[in-house]
Amino acid sequence: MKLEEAREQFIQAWGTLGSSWGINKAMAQIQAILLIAPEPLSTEEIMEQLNISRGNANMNIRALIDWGIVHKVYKTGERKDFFTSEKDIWELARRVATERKRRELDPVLKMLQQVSKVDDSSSREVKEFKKITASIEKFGHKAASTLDMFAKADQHWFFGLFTRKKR
Amino acid sequence: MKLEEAREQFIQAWGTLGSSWGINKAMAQIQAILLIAPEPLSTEEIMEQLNISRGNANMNIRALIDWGIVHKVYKTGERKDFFTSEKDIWELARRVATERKRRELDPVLKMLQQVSKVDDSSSREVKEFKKITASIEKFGHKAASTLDMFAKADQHWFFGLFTRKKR
DNA sequence: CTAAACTTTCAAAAAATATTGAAAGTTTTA
DNA sequence: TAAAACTTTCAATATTTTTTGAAAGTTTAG
Repeated sequence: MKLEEAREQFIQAWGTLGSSWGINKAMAQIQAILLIAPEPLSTEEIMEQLNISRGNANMNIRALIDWGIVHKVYKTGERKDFFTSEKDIWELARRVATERKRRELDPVLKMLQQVSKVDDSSSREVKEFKKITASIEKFGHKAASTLDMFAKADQHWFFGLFTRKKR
Repeated sequence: MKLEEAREQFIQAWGTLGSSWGINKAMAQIQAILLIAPEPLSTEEIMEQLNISRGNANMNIRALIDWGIVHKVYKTGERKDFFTSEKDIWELARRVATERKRRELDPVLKMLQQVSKVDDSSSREVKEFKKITASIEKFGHKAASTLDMFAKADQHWFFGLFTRKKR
């Protein structure tokens, strides 16, 4: 297989994966090309490689920087900005997990906390509502601490947990 | 807080959470109302509670059934179909995790396997490509077995792993 | 069998999301 | 300081995704 073909497959698949996880396809694809680029790329190079406009490139690069997984690099003698991706996959996963927890899980936990104050009543509706939301809240907190653990953990320790014997 | 208000908050938040994870908002909201419903609901009841059309309700209910997290229930003496959600949150999470692994992670692992056959070369481009894709593949396999473990594990054992001391 | 009750499908419309490109803004060089 | 080099913004446009509703399909009761 030629590099060009492999690159294309990788970029496409990464974009599709991103899409199904609610991430803009262009954003995922920019990250893909930065991942496999041996050198930081300029906005022009990104635009050209993905056939996207300057505005699109700019906005999505910024979003990636906000996620903390792409960094601006200054090259001496060059005026334009260059960009590089975090290349350590473990670190990448940690950043994404931490960020998504903060943006998506935490607000839900806050909401569950809120709704637990629903007026007590003997109605089946209220009982069921409380029961379910409480169980989700409990699960959510466990998931949150697992993510916190993941964010701080050493890779080998973390994955090792699952391949060792019970007890 | 009144039940109506709490319900509304819960349904909205569940829909938003779904959206940010690439799941149709209506689909997530249908699941939300089924979760907190003490009894199975009919298509009519779902349409009314969420203000959505019959076609929309029908398609998204089917999608939820395909995910294995909503079930059709037959009520004796009733001609129409009723639906109920899996109420055990741990089981729900397992189903979703298993399904998403199958739909999203597995294809990426397959692609990575494919592109690892890229023609060898001493070019920096090929070297970097191989290095990164190999590291993603390695990580992906570890994530896959962790998910498989999660899918089979007992809840208390699984979460317990993270709260116990290292070593 | 047949008509009522109910479910499914899908083309068209609406809504949401992503993309463009050019103007405005900023920084650097000479 | 002027203008070239580069970046950012955002209204308009294009694309994708979701939703609708009515027609077609299916099942059940009588």
